[in-house]
Amino acid sequence: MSKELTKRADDYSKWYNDLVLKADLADHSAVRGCMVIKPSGYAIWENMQKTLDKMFKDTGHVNAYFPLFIPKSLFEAEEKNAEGFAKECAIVTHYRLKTDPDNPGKLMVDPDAKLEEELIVRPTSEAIIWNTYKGWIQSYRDLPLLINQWANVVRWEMRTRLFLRTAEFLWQEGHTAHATKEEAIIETKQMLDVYADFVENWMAVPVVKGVKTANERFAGADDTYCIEALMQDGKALQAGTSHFLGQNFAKAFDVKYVTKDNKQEYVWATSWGVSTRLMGALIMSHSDDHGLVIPPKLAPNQVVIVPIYKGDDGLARVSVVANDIKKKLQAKGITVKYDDRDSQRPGWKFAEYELKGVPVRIAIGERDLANGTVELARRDTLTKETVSIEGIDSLIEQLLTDIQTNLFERAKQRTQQLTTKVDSFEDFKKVLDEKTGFVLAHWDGTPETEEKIKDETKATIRCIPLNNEQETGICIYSGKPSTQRVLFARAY
RNA sequence: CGGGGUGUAGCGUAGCCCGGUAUCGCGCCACGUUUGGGACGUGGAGGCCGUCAGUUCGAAUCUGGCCACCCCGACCA
Repeated sequence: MSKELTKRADDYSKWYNDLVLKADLADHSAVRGCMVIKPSGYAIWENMQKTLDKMFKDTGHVNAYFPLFIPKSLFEAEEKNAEGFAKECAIVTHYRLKTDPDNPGKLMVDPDAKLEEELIVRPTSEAIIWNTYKGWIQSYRDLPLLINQWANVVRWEMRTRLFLRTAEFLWQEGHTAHATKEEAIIETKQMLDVYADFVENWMAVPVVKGVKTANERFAGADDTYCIEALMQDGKALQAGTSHFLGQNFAKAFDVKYVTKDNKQEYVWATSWGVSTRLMGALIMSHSDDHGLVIPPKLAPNQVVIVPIYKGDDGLARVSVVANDIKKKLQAKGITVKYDDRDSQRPGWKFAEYELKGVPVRIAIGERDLANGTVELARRDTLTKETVSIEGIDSLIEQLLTDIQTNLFERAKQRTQQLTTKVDSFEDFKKVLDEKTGFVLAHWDGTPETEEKIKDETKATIRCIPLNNEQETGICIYSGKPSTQRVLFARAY
């Protein structure tokens, strides 16, 4: 198989696609817009899940599972939510097939098996969950209700891209219910912090935390908080969202609780989610023209050992040392693969593990056996050095930490370098076209202006950063007064 | 969903204008030599040419429908 990757500079989008396919992360499937996540890709997703799941549990949440199907009558209960997702829903209308009398061997939908009520394949689960919560919540003693589910959802997108936008995708969605508005807002922000912590400290992708404008808000939310990351090509990617849902769903599904002083009150809600889109963010943030670069904390294999030898005896001699190193590293909790396959040569393996993004590679040959050394190569910098076997476990433990830090710092510098303040619409357009990246500019706060800027430049307000610096200025588009800069970018 | 492009072995391709069942490279299998950055030799296997229909004695090649993918829009996590 040709492993030639398209260069980022030649065609970034083609590079991304090539990389996903060639690093064996995912593949297109027989279903339009739906991908097959292959073992190499799924292993990274599993590591993400494992880490996030622990973070959710550490903040008091528990997992549950709700149905894939939502009866249409429930789906439409919260009007804004229903309206927002209506255009991209898959709908089940029948429950049976039959053999087609006109086409032997073919099946047809049995017209007699039409459902009384259509079922919507969930694009998000607020409706079915809030309908369920109604039966679970009676008293303030039942609150807060802190539930997460790992699930698949379907959004019938016009145009799809592996991981970034697929018709079916995997995600987690947290759905919580609270007695007070304040508590729900604290929860919303807490989960945003959890996401930011995960994306920055595990994925090594720096993010801007902020709040969405009304235009960009989740359908059915009072406020949508988000984390926005900048990819290598200067386009923004929404990496996670946390919604304060107010009492919208409580009212739509009539979920009330009795307070201590025996009054009926609607509960306050949040929902929050991250999806397999994070895989896209991970890939686009760190990878290079040689292939994938996986941050050590999420790498299914943190270290690979490649033996270099002549003949069976040679392999046996190298293997003694390699297995010893493997054991020492495993004792430190490091995941190690010793690739002693005789079917591929060392050079082939080097290239292969670079393509697959393994953070650290150790090569051991005769020369090393004589000197008590190994060759150590790091994926992030593509540098190699010869080091003593003595104390290699501690050295690699430190190296993995260094790589993790380096990847984050590198991405952070890039993001800072690609963040520009502008004060005129001319500069705004110029920066978007020539420099790309985040653009901080004054905005008059109206949806109309936001919409016009989007129409003319394809840039959207990614968020109003949290703890945003307040400064007086004038809107770059309308010239009206403004109190702060907001974060614009062209986005995925 | 609109505009443009592509579809030939696992991957990348030649052939298509001027109809006669297919070229080359990589990969794959066997054996041997090799092994410190994608090895080499010899032999071999693998294709109803995206799919369905039409024209024709005969279709990868001509015509039409459909499907998938890529690029640009609209929509979106």
